[in-house]
Amino acid sequence: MEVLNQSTVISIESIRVACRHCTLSSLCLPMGLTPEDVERLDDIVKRARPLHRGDILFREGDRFRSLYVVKTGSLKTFAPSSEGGEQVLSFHLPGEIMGLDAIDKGEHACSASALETSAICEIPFGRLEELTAIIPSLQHQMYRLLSKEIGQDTDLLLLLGKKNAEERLAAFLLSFSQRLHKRGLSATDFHLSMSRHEIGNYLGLAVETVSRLFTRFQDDGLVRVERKHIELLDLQGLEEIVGGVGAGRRSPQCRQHT
Amino acid sequence: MEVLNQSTVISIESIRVACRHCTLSSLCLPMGLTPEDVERLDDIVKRARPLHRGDILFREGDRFRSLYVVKTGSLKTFAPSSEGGEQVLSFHLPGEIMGLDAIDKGEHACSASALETSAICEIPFGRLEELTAIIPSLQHQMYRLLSKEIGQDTDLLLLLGKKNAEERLAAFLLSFSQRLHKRGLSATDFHLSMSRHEIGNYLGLAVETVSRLFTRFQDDGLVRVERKHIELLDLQGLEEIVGGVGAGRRSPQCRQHT
DNA sequence: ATTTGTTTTTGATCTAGATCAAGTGCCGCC
DNA sequence: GGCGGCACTTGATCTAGATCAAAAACAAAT
Repeated sequence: MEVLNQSTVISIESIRVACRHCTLSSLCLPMGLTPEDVERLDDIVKRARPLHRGDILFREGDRFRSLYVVKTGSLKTFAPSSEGGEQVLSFHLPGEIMGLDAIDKGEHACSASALETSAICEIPFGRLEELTAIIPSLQHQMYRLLSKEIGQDTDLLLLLGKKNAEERLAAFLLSFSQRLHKRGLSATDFHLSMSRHEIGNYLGLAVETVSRLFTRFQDDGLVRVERKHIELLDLQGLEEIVGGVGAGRRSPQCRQHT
Repeated sequence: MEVLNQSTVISIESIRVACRHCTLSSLCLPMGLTPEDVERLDDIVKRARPLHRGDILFREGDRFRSLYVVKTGSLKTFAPSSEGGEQVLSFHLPGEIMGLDAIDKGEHACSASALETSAICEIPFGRLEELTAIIPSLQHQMYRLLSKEIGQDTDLLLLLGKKNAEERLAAFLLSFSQRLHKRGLSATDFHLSMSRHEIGNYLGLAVETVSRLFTRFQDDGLVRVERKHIELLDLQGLEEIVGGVGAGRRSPQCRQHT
């Protein structure tokens, strides 16, 4: 079985635990709510939905009813691209919300599947909307969340539009590192729950390129890679790569349409 | 002077016109509101802000105060990428809202500049939030708008991650065509207010590639191009290109990391 | 332990599209 | 109305990264 990021044991207790005791509340919807309001939010949240690797949370085309928050584990969302291929759109870590893109059309525009054993909170959107109408700070929180999602997409857009393979992978690793760190986990030593193939797909690169880059980063002393276990040895070095400034390494190349 | 898409004359009258008389109301925030609610929305909207080509509506880093809706004309948003370059993030046509990505951080994450003479409606976000709390259908509309923006970003992500140059430009032209059509303009005969350079930047292609593709599309009888004036001659042909299926043309190529 | 299938790595080639280099045409401007 | 500059086009070359091919490392099942 898989070594989970958080805890291999998902007890009944931890599933029953309410929003106000959730270690993720500072990243999630309850952020900034009064204890009473958290209680109200808690009332509409459905818990206990353990998924296993490969399980589908929702499918493209499914009627949209709920938003989902990752409690433990991780998931990916993906949409079919032309010719049967699929594009990985995002990876979701604990505290992150899925399904926001479905509000508009009333049906899910992408599918979500678990990358490892994962626990999910389900939030019926209709109920949430009623709640946001009477809890201004929750409404504000929702707007922020939606807006944040747009910002993240923008970042990825910039990545795919303007950065080369090296910069993309470095950015990916750093982003992962930061997100884990916010969740109280190590920023420099972690487990990638997705395959090289999924990373490549997400970054718009071929599997082989991803693999070669991992090797190169390791040779350069930037990371230590052992299958899915990653250790970031030189955060600054990675940041320099992302910055586009080759800094320590080559430079007269890789400019793109200015 | 430029030939505008809508009207070269922006009279005082047209600026004073309220949301309820606006031809764009079906695309904009008032969608689905009662006349009374439209009135209330109208009260908080500031109008009369004619911009000219190159004028900046807001800058990256500016404190976020308002959302902006294009009334006439068009704008682009862009963010600086590493090494001084900039990435064009989106083009905005009448009825489209700008600034949604700034809600989260409280400051604009990108800049917006006018591609031609344009009129803008400004909607102070604080006031709007108050209003959405008491008008459920407006709240819902806001959620939908934010969600839609996420969906659009996703589409562009798919474009940049999975499609080749030909597919990208075809998708761009068709998307433009559809958006203009929704606004009551011709779907097959229009004026591109942005430069080849900006198109290339948006699509992640070099100017030269864009130019060559226009030429090729024209040679293939798909479009007629005369500087910024575009005529789509074969919508289906363009759709086939986007679909990834070369259909009428070549085929054993262009697969990417499945 | 052996088999079977999957994921990852490594090497060799190929190509779409970037980059470099010249025009060419358009438009505003004094 | 001729000059200067910028947007666009066209052609020639170069290269990052895809694709092809194959071996190596694992993992799950028998």
